[in-house]
Amino acid sequence: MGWESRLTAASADIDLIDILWRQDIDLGAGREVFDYSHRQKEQDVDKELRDGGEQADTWAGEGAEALARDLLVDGETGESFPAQFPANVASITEAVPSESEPPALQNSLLSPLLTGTESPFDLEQQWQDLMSIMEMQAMEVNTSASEILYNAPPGDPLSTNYSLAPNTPINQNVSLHQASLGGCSQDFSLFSPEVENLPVANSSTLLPLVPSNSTSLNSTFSSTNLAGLFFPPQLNGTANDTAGPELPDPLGGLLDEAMLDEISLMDLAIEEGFNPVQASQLEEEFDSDSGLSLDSSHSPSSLSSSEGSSSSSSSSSSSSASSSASSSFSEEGAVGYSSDSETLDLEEAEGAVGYQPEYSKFCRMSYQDPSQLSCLPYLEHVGHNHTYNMAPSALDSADLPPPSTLKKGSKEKQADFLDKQMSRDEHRARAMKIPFTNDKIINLPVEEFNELLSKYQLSEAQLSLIRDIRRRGKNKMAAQNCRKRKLDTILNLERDVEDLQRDKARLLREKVEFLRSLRQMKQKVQSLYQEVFGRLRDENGRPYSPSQYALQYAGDGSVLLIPRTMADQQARRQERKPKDRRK
DNA sequence: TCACAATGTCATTCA
DNA sequence: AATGAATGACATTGT
Repeated sequence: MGWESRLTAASADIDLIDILWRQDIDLGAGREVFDYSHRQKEQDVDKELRDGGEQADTWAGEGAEALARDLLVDGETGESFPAQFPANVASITEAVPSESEPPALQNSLLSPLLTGTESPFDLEQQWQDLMSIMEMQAMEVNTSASEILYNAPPGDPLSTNYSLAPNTPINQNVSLHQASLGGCSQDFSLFSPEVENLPVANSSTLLPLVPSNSTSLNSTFSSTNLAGLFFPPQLNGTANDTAGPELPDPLGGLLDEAMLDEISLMDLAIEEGFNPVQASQLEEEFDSDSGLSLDSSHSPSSLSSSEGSSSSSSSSSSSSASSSASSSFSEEGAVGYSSDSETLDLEEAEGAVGYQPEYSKFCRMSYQDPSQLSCLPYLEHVGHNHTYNMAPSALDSADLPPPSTLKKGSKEKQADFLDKQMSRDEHRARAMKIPFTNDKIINLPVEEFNELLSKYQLSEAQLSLIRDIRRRGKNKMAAQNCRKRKLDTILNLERDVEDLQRDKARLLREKVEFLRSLRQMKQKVQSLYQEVFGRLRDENGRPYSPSQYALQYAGDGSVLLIPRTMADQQARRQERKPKDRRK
């Protein structure tokens, strides 16, 4: 699927690309000529198409029907294209007569696809579409050649009437100025809107277009590799011999190697499905201005964890916070720490916090059930106590009388271990003989907490400690949540960066595809130019020298044949304009 | 012993 | 005003 689908989504201009590609097929240039790697797969199919087209050989022959078929169905995508070529093909073609059958050749002038007399194609429409696309490029590519070619002023209504004065024969519009050549190898001075502003005095020098007697369009294009045709070579004087020196592609600057490399890398990243972060890192080798550097150790795993965290309301460490107790405390009776159903309440209370990302990967504050903990030797080395996070079952087991089967040594060890598990506040509470768990102190709602305090006769020191424990305990959970939030924010930002990099890669790819299409369009314009120019004849029936004359396109849709020198002047003028505008 | 990460604590702000 | 959440800064702890 790839690029083709994107192209079709783009615009009617892109449809035109395929329409013109059809012409390429008929012209003997397979689409793969422009396709590079993307289209090589379709070579065979294209070949078949092309072969079929060449068998037909004469455009006018199986013309209309085969043409309609080709036009309506894209051989590559199966897409259908509207055969929407307005009928007013007339004007320019009338000025380009043919030796054999003048009426038919009017249509055949521009393209084999235009042959059939019943062909609905509108030559002018094609020119118009071509020009509008190329004007887009002209905004980017500022080469003299392209500027000459596209010097329709910005905002020039390319979409407006480009018809070559339907009621006016082209030989009224195509003006042949006195030949006074300047070297103009790169001049592609077709279609300058300024031509229409030429002094009327020049009209005296206009030469009438005379029907050609010589050209064979088939021989001109049948086997030409259009890739080499871009930008008009000097036409060699005869319409039959249109092959000229290849000229530099002004698009080259847009498709420089770095960009293509970057794009291909991103293609790798996205289409081959390898780690987008790796892709982004690769890309950063090109994109040093991004200032972003993602750690490859993140994502996708870290990503998934963050995503899960944002929605889950599960077992955050703080939710499992409960008073830790050791068997040694249970002996203290009232001071004893009991794990009770309150831990459940705590979990609910924690749930109200509304922020329980699964963050254990990053914050190891969530202790497992001590029964499991005993099975995890490495956890036994955890000396410091984060008792708020201890699971209730840990407390249960701690409160239970030690099994009689346990030896005293191991009992002491366990007590020692659990003692170490206590937080400082728990030690303080124990020292101050606080008669309820830190868990309750911290997590009870204010009312219940006050109730609880009122149940006991507590000294001022005890009350103060209890308040501190509550404050610190709450703050501890808040800090944990805060850190979790921070981590989540970071992860989300990383994901956003990846998304944006994906988008960037996609846009770059699309850009390349459009540029490719644009290049094809230019090649086709060049072909059309040569075709038209090669068919022009002066009053003596001789072809015009491409070194002395050039076609220019006027804003009103007319096509003028003017001397090269004039075209050069206008080209220079057009070159200056955009630069001035930039200042 | 040092660096570092994880966690706890304090002070403060804000709702 | 009381309460608690949020958070920056610093302290403590463990590796």
